[in-house]
Amino acid sequence: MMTTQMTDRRRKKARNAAVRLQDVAELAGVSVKTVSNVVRDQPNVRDETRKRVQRAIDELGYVPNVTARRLATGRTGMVELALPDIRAPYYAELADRMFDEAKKHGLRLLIEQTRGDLDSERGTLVSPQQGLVDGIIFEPVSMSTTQIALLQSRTPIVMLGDVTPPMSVDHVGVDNVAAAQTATTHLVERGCRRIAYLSNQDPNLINTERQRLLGYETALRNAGREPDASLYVPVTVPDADGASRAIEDVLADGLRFDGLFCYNDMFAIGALRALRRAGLRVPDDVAIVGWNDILMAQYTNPSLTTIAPDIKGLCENALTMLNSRIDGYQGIGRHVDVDYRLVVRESTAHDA
Amino acid sequence: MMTTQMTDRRRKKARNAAVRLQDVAELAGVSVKTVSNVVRDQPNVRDETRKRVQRAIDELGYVPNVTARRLATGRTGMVELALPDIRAPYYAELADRMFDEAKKHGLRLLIEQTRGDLDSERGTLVSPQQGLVDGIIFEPVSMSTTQIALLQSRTPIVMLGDVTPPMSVDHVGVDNVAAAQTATTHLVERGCRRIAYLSNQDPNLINTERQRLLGYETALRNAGREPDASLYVPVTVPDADGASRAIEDVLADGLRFDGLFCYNDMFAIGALRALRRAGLRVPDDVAIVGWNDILMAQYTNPSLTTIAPDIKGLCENALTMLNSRIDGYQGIGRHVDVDYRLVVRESTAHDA
DNA sequence: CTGAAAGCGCTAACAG
DNA sequence: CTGTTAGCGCTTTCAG
Repeated sequence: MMTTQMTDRRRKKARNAAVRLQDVAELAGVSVKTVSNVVRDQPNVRDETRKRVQRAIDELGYVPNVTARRLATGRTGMVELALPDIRAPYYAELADRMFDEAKKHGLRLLIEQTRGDLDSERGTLVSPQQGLVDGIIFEPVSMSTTQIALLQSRTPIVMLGDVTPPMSVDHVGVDNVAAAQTATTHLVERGCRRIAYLSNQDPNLINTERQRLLGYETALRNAGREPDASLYVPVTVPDADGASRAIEDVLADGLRFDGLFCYNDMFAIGALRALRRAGLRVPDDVAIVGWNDILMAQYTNPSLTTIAPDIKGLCENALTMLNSRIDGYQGIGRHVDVDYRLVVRESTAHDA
Repeated sequence: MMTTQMTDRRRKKARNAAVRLQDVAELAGVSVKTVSNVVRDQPNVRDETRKRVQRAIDELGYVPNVTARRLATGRTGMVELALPDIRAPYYAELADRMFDEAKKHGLRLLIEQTRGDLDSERGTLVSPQQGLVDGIIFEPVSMSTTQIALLQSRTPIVMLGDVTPPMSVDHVGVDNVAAAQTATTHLVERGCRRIAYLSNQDPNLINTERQRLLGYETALRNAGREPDASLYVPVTVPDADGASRAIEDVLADGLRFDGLFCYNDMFAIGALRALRRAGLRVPDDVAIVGWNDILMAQYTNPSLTTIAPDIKGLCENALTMLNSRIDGYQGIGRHVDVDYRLVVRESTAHDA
């Protein structure tokens, strides 16, 4: 009998087949249940038994089969982070933090790129392959919270960034109005007279966008100035290149400004290039403020003054909220604003 | 009888429980097997039956349970991309391409950050949680191919970048020697007299490193110059900041050079900052060549001349090779070199 | 404290 | 062309 078992295990090893809970149980002379208890560090196992089982585990090199465990528990232990484009430094840095945070929560993170268009954003939410992940952390670009709330699926969701009314879905972000105000005020105080705002095409579609615009305008009004619509510079393709072109275009059209508040650092980097090509100096001719404080913001020439959201806090909160939903919390949507600060660098330095 | 089934389904819906293959089978009045066949688009189903089943599927909103399928087939449909740090633009861009390529192969990509240290690189390979992924694409930084070959686990692996002898494991990369030679020769032809090489600390540890150094030296020799060890500038912490500091240090020590070949674009970006702070102009005082052609290389000031590897080709080859291993291919290690080209930008422009 | 047995939802022979 | 049945490897009552 014993011989037969040994042979079985040998054959397995030869075939390179995985060692199962049962193989360990047989070697240790206990039931599967006991081995399972040992593996999962559950109580109710005599110390001596535990040791014996552990030896068997080591000898056989047993590793639990995640898939089987999932089928039995109904949990995948994976959460999805849906973001537009991992190549955008901010998202890469966000993902990096989220990886760490997920690990702390005993979860594995799956990145899904939405490309920022409506259809694939919807697709991500509508069919999160049945049971592939336990929950989703979602950074929307094109979808409004309202739309998202409508197609609430079985899978728990936490939203990043946005903060608009239908509060049925959890989300965590920064106070966009306040931060945009801080950024703009910084330009005002630095002495900029004409402050342009470089941002996405249609502020009515995206809520985040609308809020930052509001902050920008509020700051101007507080300084006793009336916002000037001609100073609103829309970017068609939301990357550095699109921003660069947008600035080139308005400069060619004769627009003049000495301060520029950018929707994000990549826009700022694009603007930097366009201004340089136009022979304008930063910060002497135009002072610039970005948003996100991506790593690269320290390496641009000149380095970039920017709004730095507390990404770590963002991730911690998102994962904590998501976890509670996964654990069955059914309450109404919760909303958290994390800190931010203004990091001042060369792009808004005072004239030497 | 029929009534009981309906009730069951209703109850399920109420409990928000998932619809199973069997539920569909009952509604359609066929066996599970047939439904399974329809779901997986297998032949051997009469057209009429297929339609009936499809209706049932739609009505119930059935979605296959990936986990159960996995357990039954032994395939997860996921592959892991293990890289040092997703925040490094090159890796983010690589991941982006790999996501697309994986999708084409019907696979889902899981990112794993190794942080580039030996222990966690080993950890990634040694215990790829039993059955989490079908295969691994691995971009090593600290581990040598030899070490990797030794701990070959049950999970198929394809290596990225490196190209060293123990050819038992598949890998795909670029011809580092040739590309480094191209880069260096470009600096020589531009008229640089003293060309420094900014690279990782210990070229003996990392093979890629060694090869690029070889290419650099070969180019110099071909130009009739003897490589000068003092022009080898080692970077301790492998990021832009580390590179920046390394350049600052050697400049402070009085090292002078008019050409700089960098291990990667982030090093080049760090160097750019250090040179700027030292009051040296690029390319007038120092011409620079980077490696990878990250998106940002177009936005630095000045923009960066760099070696652009064919990342798409890299991803395609890696996934194809991995897939064949997953499908059971047992042959010896295969090696593919993908194309590269030199992209010339401002950092090596000729003096105006 | 430990064991036996019944699933989790799907696939894969093997019959028919 | 379709149905039956036995797993995949683990967790989990429920007994003992």
